[in-house]
Amino acid sequence: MKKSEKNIHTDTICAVDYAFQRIGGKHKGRIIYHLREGVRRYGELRRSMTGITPKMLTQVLRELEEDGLVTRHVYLEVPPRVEYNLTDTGRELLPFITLLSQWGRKQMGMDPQCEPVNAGMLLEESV
Amino acid sequence: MKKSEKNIHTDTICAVDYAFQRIGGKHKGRIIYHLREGVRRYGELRRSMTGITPKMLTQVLRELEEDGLVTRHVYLEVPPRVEYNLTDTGRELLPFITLLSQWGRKQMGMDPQCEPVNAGMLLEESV
DNA sequence: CGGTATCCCATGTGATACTG
DNA sequence: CAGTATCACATGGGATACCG
Repeated sequence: MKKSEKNIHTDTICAVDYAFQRIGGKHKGRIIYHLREGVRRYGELRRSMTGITPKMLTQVLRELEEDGLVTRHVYLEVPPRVEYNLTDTGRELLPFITLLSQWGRKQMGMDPQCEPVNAGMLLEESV
Repeated sequence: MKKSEKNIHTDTICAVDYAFQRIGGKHKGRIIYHLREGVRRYGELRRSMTGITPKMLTQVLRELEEDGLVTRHVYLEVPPRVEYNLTDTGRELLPFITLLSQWGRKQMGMDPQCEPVNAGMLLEESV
């Protein structure tokens, strides 16, 4: 029950609270969402996500990796290639991210019906 | 496209990002969750939520109210009574909070089957 | 009972420039 | 290509005390 631990979510009691500690923060949800269809390279993520600096992108990806939600695969090639993907645990979050996304889209006055998972046109641009 | 606006989520493009701006933060999800069964008084919330100061509780409740997710009803009595509840929009978030809660409980090694909505024993204490 | 006021610190996030 | 390094700052959040 020591409170003075790091910020690692050990002694949390509430499941909602606990979950928010793992997917909270400004970018985590969005990154998970962008990995919904599978493997993405670092540069792909960077290009598809507006408003995030390389530093933050790297930092958050490392946090997600350390937290067991995302995998990082480095290919020893030139030029370097690094691929990110969701772990099974991370993937379990997709239904909920999808719900959230639909809610958000509805609130924004967009069409909530357009399914995030296989919809392309709108999503590639603005999500 | 002005970036220098307040922290009001006007110019967001990503629905996930947008949604996180409305339910992000350390306590918002938990508060919404605690209002899942309906009206709660300020003191009830305060007592049932560990690890949150009155200042933060008030502050977050006001944010949620301003944001149209929670209603605040003041009764002009002595002693004073203030009741909080979810708006329809706020209530639409419950399925997603529930999913999140189940995921969290599973991750914590607890029984994810215990349904948050009508389960009593475990929840009253530890959620 | 249901809050406010004040002060303060940690951390999260950003801008910019540079590298193996 | 896929990051790091460094600096700087805003804001989120906590402790404590007090109020109508």
